[in-house]
Amino acid sequence: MTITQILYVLETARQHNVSKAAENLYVSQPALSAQIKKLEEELGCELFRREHQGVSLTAAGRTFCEASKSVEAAWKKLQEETKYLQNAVCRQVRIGVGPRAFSTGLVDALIFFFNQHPDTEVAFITDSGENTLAALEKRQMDLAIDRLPPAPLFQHQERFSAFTLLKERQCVLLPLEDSRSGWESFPFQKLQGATVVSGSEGSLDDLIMRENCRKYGVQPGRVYRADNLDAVMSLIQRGKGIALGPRSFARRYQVAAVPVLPATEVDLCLICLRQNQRNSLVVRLKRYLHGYLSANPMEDHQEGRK
Amino acid sequence: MTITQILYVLETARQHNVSKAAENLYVSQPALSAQIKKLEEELGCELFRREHQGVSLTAAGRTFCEASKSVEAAWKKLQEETKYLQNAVCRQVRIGVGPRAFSTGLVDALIFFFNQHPDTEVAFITDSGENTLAALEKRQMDLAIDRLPPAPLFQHQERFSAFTLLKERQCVLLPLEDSRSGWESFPFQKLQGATVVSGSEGSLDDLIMRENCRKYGVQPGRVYRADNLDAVMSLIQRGKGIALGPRSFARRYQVAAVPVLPATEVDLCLICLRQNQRNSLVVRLKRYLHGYLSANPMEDHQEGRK
DNA sequence: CTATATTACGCAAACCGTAACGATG
DNA sequence: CATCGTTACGGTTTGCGTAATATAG
Repeated sequence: MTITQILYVLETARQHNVSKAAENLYVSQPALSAQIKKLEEELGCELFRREHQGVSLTAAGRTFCEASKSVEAAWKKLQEETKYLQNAVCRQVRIGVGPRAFSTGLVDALIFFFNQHPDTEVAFITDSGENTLAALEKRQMDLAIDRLPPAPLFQHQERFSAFTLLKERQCVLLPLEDSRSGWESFPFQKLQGATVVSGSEGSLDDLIMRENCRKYGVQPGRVYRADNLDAVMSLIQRGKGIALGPRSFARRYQVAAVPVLPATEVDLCLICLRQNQRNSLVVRLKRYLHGYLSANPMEDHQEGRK
Repeated sequence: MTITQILYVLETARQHNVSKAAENLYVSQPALSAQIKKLEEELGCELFRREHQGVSLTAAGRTFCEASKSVEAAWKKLQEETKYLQNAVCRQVRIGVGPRAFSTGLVDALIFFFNQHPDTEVAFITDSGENTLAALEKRQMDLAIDRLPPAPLFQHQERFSAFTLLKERQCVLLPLEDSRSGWESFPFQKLQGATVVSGSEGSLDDLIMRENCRKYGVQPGRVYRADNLDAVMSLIQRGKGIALGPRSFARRYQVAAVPVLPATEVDLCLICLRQNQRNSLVVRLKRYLHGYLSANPMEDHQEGRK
């Protein structure tokens, strides 16, 4: 018998419906069924009667629920009380949201989620400085929804927990009227000598651009830098240069996006300190977003999520 | 945060000593340390101050313990209440103890264990009929300490949980004055034409004897059968025949034991229905016996437990 | 055909035990 | 060196999600 099983059974009993309960508990429906079944086997009796429009408690089930309610209450009370002890992800959650969180619509999902958790204060942080991970380590934020740095730049990997929400093809972003915007794909070598717009020196954007150029032996022409994504996109719109970025930026900023070759993908992740990865709010949010993305797939992402 | 962690922390707090608490909780000391550490990381603060003659609660630790006591209480109450729901391993535990449980001294360990659990009624069942597993399935007993049938005879393996306590070399049991009692080992073929004593027809003992004879192409001479181990051993003592059995029978019944060749081992196991394997009493008993055997190794078994 | 629950399977994380290590009196 | 706690490592189990499978309205 575990706490999880108790909470699962009580929620299922309240809903009279396994699927509905699974949704509320942010687990898949078979996972919930499995836990119920396991507990029933341990107890040696059925807790629920399986009916065709849901489930209902048996006599033993009613007895069990009655007896376990006090555990649930004590458990929830403990969770409340230890919130004050915990150093992060408390009543107040600070969430770093990179530009991709907006362009992919994931902030909408966040809003949906927190509407269901009205007692949690939420602060979105869009300016995480150059480094989201550093901000997490410095406890300036509790969670982040952002791109994951590629492996060589991802130091101290073991200190973080990153859960991939979706993958985006890396694209070249161009003015809509640029003739190349009709291309099927954009070989990286064609950036040779091109005017490029990138983030400020040392930013993740910049590092990735440099890394790619080094890897493919490409030497861009002029490089314009800006510390602000709006400014970068604005330059592209005006035809002052081109940049690397996800397709989702194209929709948001009215530019064209052509997938680069060789094909590369960037993970958009829910990131937190490893020590917070089992925090109940984090787990719930993770599962919620996971379910949200299954229900609302985005064209660009489907292909990426195999 | 899990219930296990809460119970671990509370016990550690009561003992001011991780090793002592681990002993009481029937887990290894590093496992307990690991759970404490994990919880501390989740909470983001230390619960214990590590001192050199033990540990003591920090302020946060005291707060946590205070808050979690109600969960512990509710949990224990639920355990009590669901005992009445459970079909096995309740207040009254019925334990099948095969002859090996006596000859190896494991019943002594059982007695030690249940002396520490005075609120649990214990019934030992020595007569499990021919088939311990059937008795478990029929709910005639809750647990058994017995030899495990060899694989081909062990049907419905997935319905049972068997935890190996120790392994015993299979021996040939002879009268003390028999000249062969000085042999280093007893090749199975030498049983050709010998007078053999075995259990009643269809018993596990008998099946195993037959299986071995078939396997090695041996045809014993006369076969005496008895439905009772005392009777079997009595016949051996009087030189009326020889039998297969573990060395531990030799000490108990004043006969000689010579390991058979090819060497075979028999597992002495704690067996229960799979659905009861996570029952807290079963888990505790398992861990206790495991610890007991580590502390009190028996000559014959050491070699067997690699 | 939809809604509901179960079964089958693969994978990642958790948990435990052993053994080796570290620190202190 | 004896006691007490932590780190490192391997093996087993658990828990979850996906996909495929019943079963009734």
